[in-house]
Amino acid sequence: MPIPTPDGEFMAYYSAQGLCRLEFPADAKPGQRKSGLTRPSAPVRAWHAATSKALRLALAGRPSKKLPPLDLSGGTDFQRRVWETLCKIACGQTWSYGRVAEAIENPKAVRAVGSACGANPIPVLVPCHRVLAANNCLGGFSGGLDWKRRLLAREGIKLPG
DNA sequence: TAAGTGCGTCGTT
DNA sequence: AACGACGCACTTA
Repeated sequence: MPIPTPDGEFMAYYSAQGLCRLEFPADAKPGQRKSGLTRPSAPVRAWHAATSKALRLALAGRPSKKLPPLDLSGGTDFQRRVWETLCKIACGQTWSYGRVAEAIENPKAVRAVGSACGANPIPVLVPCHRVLAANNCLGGFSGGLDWKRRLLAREGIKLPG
C-alpha cells in the first residue's frame, strides 16, 4: 500500500504477520496500476497507519514511538539477528559494521553483516542507514547513497568530508 | 595525510 | 567457487 511523504510515495507490503517490505519511491513510475480493489483487513489498516506515521517521523529525523509488527521471516537466521540488532541503534546514533558484528557475537563476520544490511527488506524503519564503515565513512546503501546521507543529516549526524 | 593494494573472514548464491 | 554496504596492515606520494 502506498505511503505519501514529502520525499515521494513509498510502498509498504504486509504479510499475515506484519510489515514485511518497504520500498523507496520509484523515481520513474510507468504503469502504476491502481491497486486496492479490495479493502485491506482491519489489522492491516492499523499496521499501515502505524507504518505511515513511523515512516514520516523517521524521514523527519525523529524517533518513532510506535512501530507496526515487523515480519522478518523472509531472511536467514543470520540476517534476522543483524536486522534485530539494527533496531537497537537509537535515532541520532551510528554504529560501525564491526560493532554490529560484535553485537551478534560473531565479530569476524563483518563483511557478512554488510551483506545482511543490503538485504534489509524494511529500510528506514529498520535503520540500516545508521551503520557506517569503521573510519566513520559512509559505506554503502541499497536505496542509494544520497538517501543514506539525507537520512543521517536529518538525524543530526555529521559525516567527515 | 590521502589514496591505493592485498589479504583475512564469513554468510549467501 | 565466487562475490560483497568490511577492517586492517602496509605501501606510496
